Amino acid sequence: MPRPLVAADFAGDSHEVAQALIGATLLVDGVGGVIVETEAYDREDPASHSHGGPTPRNQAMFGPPGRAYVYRSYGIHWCLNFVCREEGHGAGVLIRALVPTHGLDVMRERRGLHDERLLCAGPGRLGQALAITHALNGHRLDRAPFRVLAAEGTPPVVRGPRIGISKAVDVPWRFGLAGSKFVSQRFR
DNA sequence: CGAACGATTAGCT
DNA sequence: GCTAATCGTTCGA
Repeated sequence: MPRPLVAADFAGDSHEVAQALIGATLLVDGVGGVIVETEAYDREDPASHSHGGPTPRNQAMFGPPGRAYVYRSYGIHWCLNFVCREEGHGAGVLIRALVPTHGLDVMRERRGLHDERLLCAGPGRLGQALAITHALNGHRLDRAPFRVLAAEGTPPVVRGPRIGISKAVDVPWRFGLAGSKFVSQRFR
């Protein structure tokens, strides 16, 4: 039986948590799948929303670990992060892709397409498939509607530079499940 | 108060 | 590969 993750599982550095989350299962209202791609962000990281200190938007990043930080991307997409490290620090892990395993029909309807590979391949697509919205910002990850289950075993993890940022472009803080075809982009 | 800019994606060339 | 879509956040004047 997979173990539900609790706040203590998110107390580490964001890059450690990001790596440990590969292979974990994420469900929102029973819909979701296996995490295959994450990115780590930190207060000391120019690419992070938390870099400049707390603001109205990023306040959840400075809250307790083990909660959600949801932000709107490009005025269009909702993206989901898991807050980590300790309260007040401003670290988080962006959930970038899943293998869809639960609620395929619901996700197909929300996304308006049939191709399983593109249901949750990218933070915006994942947000749409799981119906992530601002209403979940700051919400605990060990309570409904969230369910996060630890990876079983030690899945093979690959890493590389993060995607879509203009600062700290070379830091290898993007993590993926080796060989997965459900990531948003191939790892080099 | 104005303006630039995204932790993106879909659709077209 | 290139770009429009779309709007809240952030920062400078």
